[in-house]
Amino acid sequence: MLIRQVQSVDIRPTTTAHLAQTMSLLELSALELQEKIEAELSTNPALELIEGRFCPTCQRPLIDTLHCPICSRPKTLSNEEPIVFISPREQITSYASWEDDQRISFEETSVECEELPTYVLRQIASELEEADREIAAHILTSLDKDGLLRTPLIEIALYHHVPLSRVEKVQKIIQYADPLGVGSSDPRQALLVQLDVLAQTRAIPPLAKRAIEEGWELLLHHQYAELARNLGVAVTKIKEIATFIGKNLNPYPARANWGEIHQPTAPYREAYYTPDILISLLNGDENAPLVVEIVFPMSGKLRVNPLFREGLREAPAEKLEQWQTVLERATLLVKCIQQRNHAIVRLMQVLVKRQRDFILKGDAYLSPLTRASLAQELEVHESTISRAVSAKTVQLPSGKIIPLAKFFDRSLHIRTELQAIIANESQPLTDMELVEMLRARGYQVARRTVAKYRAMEGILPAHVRSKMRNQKLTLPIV
DNA sequence: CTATGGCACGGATT
DNA sequence: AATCCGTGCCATAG
Repeated sequence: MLIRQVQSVDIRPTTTAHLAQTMSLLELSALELQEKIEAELSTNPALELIEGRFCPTCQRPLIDTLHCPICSRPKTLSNEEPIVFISPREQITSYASWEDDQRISFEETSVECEELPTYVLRQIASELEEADREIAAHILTSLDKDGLLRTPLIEIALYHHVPLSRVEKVQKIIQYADPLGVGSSDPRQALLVQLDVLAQTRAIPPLAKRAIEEGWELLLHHQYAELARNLGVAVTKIKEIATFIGKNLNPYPARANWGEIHQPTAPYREAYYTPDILISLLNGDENAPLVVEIVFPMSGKLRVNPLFREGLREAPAEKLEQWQTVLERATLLVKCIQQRNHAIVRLMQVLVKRQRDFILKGDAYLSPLTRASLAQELEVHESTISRAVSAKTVQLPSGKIIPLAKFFDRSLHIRTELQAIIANESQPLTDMELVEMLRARGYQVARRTVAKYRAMEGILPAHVRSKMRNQKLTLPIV
């Protein structure tokens, strides 16, 4: 029988309400936490936000400590030992929620975003007739921050006294400029444009287009079974399509790209997402310890207002009970936030240490790790890890933003190996041959599994690949 | 006959 | 308890 150990630094487990709230805070992303705290601050008079401290040496905002963990790190710190700490930032303002597991927060940098219209206009200027420029300009300046056009086309047509078809024509030209899909009237249109362009350079799931066209609503709500029935295909097919879309397409053209498809870097793309956790290398040195900043969405320090506590003594009898509950609520929130932070710090400490190679060198070096094993090591419940990991994103030293859950991907390293093999194959290898290749490299998987991995990565079966190859060879001649 | 995809089962994971 | 994942078996397309 195991005795639940109370961590030395930790706050004693108290009421069930306390535990429940810590749990619910744990699964919030930085942005959701910000919303929560802001809501609480504006309704609860016992809470206050006081000015935070700054590190005397590097001016980094601090929470609770006197010196920042980077400046005060021990000289003897080994390279493997990461520096993990809470990093207050308050600039987070809005967020995107496309796929549930790809939730990200967005730091608004208006200067760079304003460049989008001119950036696009420059690209398409040559394709436009003189008279259409005004329309294009109208569309481009009406874009919202996602790069979508929320103004009805008809409105623009009326304004310029031109037929609707002409506005549509201009919109089409804009949509095919970089970033692909910009100026679409809704995310769905944007996806279709991207799909169309993508189809010219690589293989795409055959039903993807129909799925988006006919099953948009269902797709959004993850009702894959229903969609599968409507299209008359297997549910797994639909799921493949859904992951393909989530991975390769971007319903909000103006937002930075996910995944591997990187269009030429445009100036406005430098606008970046603020993830929940930032990982960087100390001084950019390959061999230095990793610096892990856990974003906390407030720059100051949140605490219970001491004046409120004092005022409670002179509270009128009829208000006393109400004020007390308000105070309790505030104390609870502060405590829970501390616990949340503490839990995430502990989690990242271990996680980053384990996956250092993955963080620095990429997908192929991800070592398979389960939430359960980590939970055991940290002596917390598995669900605690699950909650902490879900709905959070990490920015790697490379600048890529990935879901934290990717750290627990069981087959990623094999899939990247598979991609490498196929990329270097001299002739299309069958699944069975791929199994052999993988086994030679130390990965033992069944033939059927290779097929699944291929599908996951959007790689077509061998016989189709050979056809594609022939086409490519004959194309220039034709 | 061979290479793949579909379905379903069981064990692991969440 | 629900979901995900790797696999085996079988049907089917080429």
